[in-house]
Amino acid sequence: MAAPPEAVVHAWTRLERAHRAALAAVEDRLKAAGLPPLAWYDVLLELERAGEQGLRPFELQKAMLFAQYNLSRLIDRMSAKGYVARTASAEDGRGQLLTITRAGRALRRRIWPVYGAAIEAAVGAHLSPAEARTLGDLLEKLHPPRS
Amino acid sequence: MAAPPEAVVHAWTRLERAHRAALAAVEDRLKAAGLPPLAWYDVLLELERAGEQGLRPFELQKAMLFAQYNLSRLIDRMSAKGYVARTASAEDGRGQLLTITRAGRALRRRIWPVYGAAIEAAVGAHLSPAEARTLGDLLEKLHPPRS
DNA sequence: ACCATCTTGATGCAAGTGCATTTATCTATA
DNA sequence: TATAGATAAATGCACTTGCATCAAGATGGT
Repeated sequence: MAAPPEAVVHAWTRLERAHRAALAAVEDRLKAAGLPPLAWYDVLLELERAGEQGLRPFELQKAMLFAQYNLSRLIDRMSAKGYVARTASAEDGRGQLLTITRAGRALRRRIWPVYGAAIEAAVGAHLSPAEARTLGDLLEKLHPPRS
Repeated sequence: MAAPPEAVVHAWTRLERAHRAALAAVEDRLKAAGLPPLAWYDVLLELERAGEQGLRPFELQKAMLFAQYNLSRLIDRMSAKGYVARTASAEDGRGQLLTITRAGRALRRRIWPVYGAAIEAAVGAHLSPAEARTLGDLLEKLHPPRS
């Protein structure tokens, strides 16, 4: 049933490998710098972009493609450290609003130099600018923003 | 320090998303079919390719980019189920040789149709043949086979 | 208003992962 | 041939993830 063409299998296996290698390299650098895991950065970035009004957990969940229970506990940890604030949602009695704190913004700024350098080393260093652009565009087709 | 160009950051974030989405979709299908996780397939495939003489755990580790302790325990589980055989290495008193069993080969054959269809759905369906080829080649540059 | 159904978010428990360390064996150099 | 150092693999313990389920609040039809 639907045995995929060889080029597709090749793309998939390379996607796995490239991602695994790059992610491990990035996480290693963060750890070496005494910084929290990547997921923390993603949360901080999304919340910072959301600004004053914050984000509902389920929105963050969709933005990050994170499992509900994982996000719930990630937010536990991050708010315990004071990087994220949970407040009850005004419109929805079930829900909450997550906002980034001052400490959260500071943490994100502290992570970025290390993270950015790691991205450059793991991705940028291997590709020409045109290749990087093409790669990004092709990957975007695999999971289009608004689908 | 070394803030990467925008195209590089874009490629990285898309790599993360595309991989996360595709992987989740593939794992979901395996689970729905009552099959073990993807990593099992990778082990079975590598061992089947290695043939009679098998593979040393550390070789498998490099092939799969899997952490040593994780592989050690993954092999525990797989050999407990009879899909992989562990035997002491003849040349190296510390080491072992892993080989796939008949049941292991059967499992791999049983997984492939589901896995192949999932790859097609997650990757093939979104790309032309030429795009798939280009994507695979670009990803290969991120983690060249023999580096 | 009522009830069935859906959505949001949390949580108990089992399974997997990461970290540090350990044991055993191999290798190289003096 | 000793012996210091490297490599192969396992393991105890803490943390994270996955799974299933739950409780509380929203929603829509009657």
